[in-house]
Amino acid sequence: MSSGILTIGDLSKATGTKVETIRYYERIGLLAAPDRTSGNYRAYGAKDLGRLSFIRRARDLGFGLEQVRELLGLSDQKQRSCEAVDMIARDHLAEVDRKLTDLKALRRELDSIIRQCGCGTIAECRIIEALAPIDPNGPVK
Amino acid sequence: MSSGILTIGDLSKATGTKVETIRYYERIGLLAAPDRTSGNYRAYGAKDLGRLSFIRRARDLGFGLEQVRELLGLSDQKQRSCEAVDMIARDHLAEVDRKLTDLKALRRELDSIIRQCGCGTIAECRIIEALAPIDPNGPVK
DNA sequence: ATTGCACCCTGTAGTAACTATAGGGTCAAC
DNA sequence: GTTGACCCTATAGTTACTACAGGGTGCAAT
Repeated sequence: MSSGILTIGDLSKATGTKVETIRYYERIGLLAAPDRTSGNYRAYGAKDLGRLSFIRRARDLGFGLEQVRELLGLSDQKQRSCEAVDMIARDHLAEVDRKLTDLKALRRELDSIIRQCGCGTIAECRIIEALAPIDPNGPVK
Repeated sequence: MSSGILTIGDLSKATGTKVETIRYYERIGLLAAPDRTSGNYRAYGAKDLGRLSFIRRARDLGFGLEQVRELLGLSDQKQRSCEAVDMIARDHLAEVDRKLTDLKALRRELDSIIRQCGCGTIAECRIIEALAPIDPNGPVK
């Protein structure tokens, strides 16, 4: 490939994004379909690489694809207030915090159950017991 | 419905699992297909409710469906050592810990970026800047 | 020129765990 | 009989990828 032209593999290596994922992003409109070589290979430019880098970074920070799309749209509007960007980021941070809270609660309970496991037979397994329905008529059947 | 027979809606309400999800569990073999009423309604019994409760609790603790399937299989083997159960639970706890670590790192970085946002225009937005590609030729274009 | 291998292409389906919808039947209270 | 809640099957969608299958291209080594 000649100077300035990048293949999909080049972009993949440069950003740590799989080739298939890059094609996926093109399909859903996150990336523009580039010109093609005579061999029908995608011919990307530096701007495409830049845009994919943005997407990769945002994804790594946990932003959903629609949020990434919005951020990309906003990033082109230089004179506009960045209030909307701030909002997207804060909403996302709040969501991350919710997930953290849930996961911590889950971990606490799971850890507690595991610690109680004396590990004899299934009949006396505290883990199974914790999951099994409470039987009002006696031991778990 | 007569005594002892439970509808899918009964199970749904008793376990907080959606009707559609219960049908899904039947389809993938986690729940046995019950007898039907003359009106073709599913006719569940107490054992079915118990099994669904187990599934629900395990799911709430974050176990994947295949892990739930294994746990269910093990729970029937009373005389067997609960070592396998212990293993599944510990593997899962390790996975939860990995997720927690990743999520915490993500949160730290996201929080840091947000705090730097002075919120003027997009051109000077620290969030967008953090996502944008590094331009060796000068300011982000 | 030929070969071999890494890479590229499109199209399609699968992953995990649900969830929603369309269109139609059942049941029980009124 | 009517009505509204519930039930049924079939199919497709959600999110963000990921994995083929089958075939074409490019380039270095021979």
